[in-house]
Amino acid sequence: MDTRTALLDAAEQVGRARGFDGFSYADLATAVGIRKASIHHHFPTKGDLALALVQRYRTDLLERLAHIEARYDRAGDRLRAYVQLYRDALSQGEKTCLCVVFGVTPDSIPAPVGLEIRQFHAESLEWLETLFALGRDDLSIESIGDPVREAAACLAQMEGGQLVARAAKDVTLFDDALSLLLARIR
Amino acid sequence: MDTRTALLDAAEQVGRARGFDGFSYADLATAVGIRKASIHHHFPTKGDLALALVQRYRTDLLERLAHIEARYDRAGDRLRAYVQLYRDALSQGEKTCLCVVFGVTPDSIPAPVGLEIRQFHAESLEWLETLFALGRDDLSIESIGDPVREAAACLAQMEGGQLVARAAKDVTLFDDALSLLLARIR
DNA sequence: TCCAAGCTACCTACCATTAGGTAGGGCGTC
DNA sequence: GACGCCCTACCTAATGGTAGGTAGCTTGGA
Repeated sequence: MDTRTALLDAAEQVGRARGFDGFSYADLATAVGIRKASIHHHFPTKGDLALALVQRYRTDLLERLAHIEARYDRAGDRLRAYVQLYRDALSQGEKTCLCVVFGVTPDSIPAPVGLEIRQFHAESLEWLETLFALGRDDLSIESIGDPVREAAACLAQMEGGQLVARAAKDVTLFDDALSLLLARIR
Repeated sequence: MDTRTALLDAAEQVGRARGFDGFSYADLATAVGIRKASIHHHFPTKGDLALALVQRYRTDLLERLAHIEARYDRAGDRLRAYVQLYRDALSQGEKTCLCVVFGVTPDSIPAPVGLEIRQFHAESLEWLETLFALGRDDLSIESIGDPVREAAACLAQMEGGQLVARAAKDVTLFDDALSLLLARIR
């Protein structure tokens, strides 16, 4: 098994649970089974690791979004799948989206990582815009306003829903926050 | 000037900007102008400090909510004031609500602090529920669904809007996320 | 075909710095 | 004289990171 990948996996788990300042190379070392110093061979600094982490996360999301588009034609179905993506990421309230937990404290993370997170948000917004534009045409989502604002509201609701659910470690709070949006699907 | 209050003020500033793991007693010492060890006289542990911080934050919010209720009779006006509260808290994208930044990483904060944050969310939801219930009666907000779900969606939108805006250090992202909600006010 | 050079992946040992926290003393004010 | 408030001096553990070395490939050339 690829050590580099194992390190990224471990970092993603603990990073999404405790934030950038919440895990150390020592944590990853014990998780993966190599010595602390050896991690520097794969990722010279913690910033390098975080950057690789967010980049992988972003690429992975784009793939999932493409997969949703390929599988569902109607905007309503795509929205439902998108919400489910965020719900699954919560894993029973034990983690949040990596870009949520890293995004709250942009002053605590290296600048390139922050850039990558903004990119993540921009891409998400773009994808949601086209989704709502489609929904207005195929009538699969009720009473759609301006797609740009609709996308911004949707993303905020998604990340905010994760936040409240994570604080309480209770997924049903996420469901509550998203139920009205999902109810608009025809 | 009260040193204890000065410490709480300093901790709130840096805590809201960098999270619980993002500031140290050394930071507060230089900010307030006393020695690091002296802080322990006021707050024996960092957990004690964080608890006092969130408690003060929560009490302060309750006062502000009461103030809004006293000042505005219509639900729409109250909602506008509530959104403005969160917008102001962003301070040009340099900080977020304390309970947002502490709430994302419940595993990194002492348990009593987490409890306090859940309380904060519960009170916010309760207040919003009565707001939306009122809005359904006085018709000052358009097309209101179930007040409980409406409140959950609103809180998520608020905190998520802060999050996205904070990550990009750009308040207009908050405005985008909230514009559709505000547009429903009659 | 052999062998040296170089690379990958890991190790031990160590570094300076910082973390939160403690012990005990000084000093001014009720 | 007790107490509130702050100090110096110190502690242990942990932080991210470095130095230097080693075992085991792989590669290139005579």
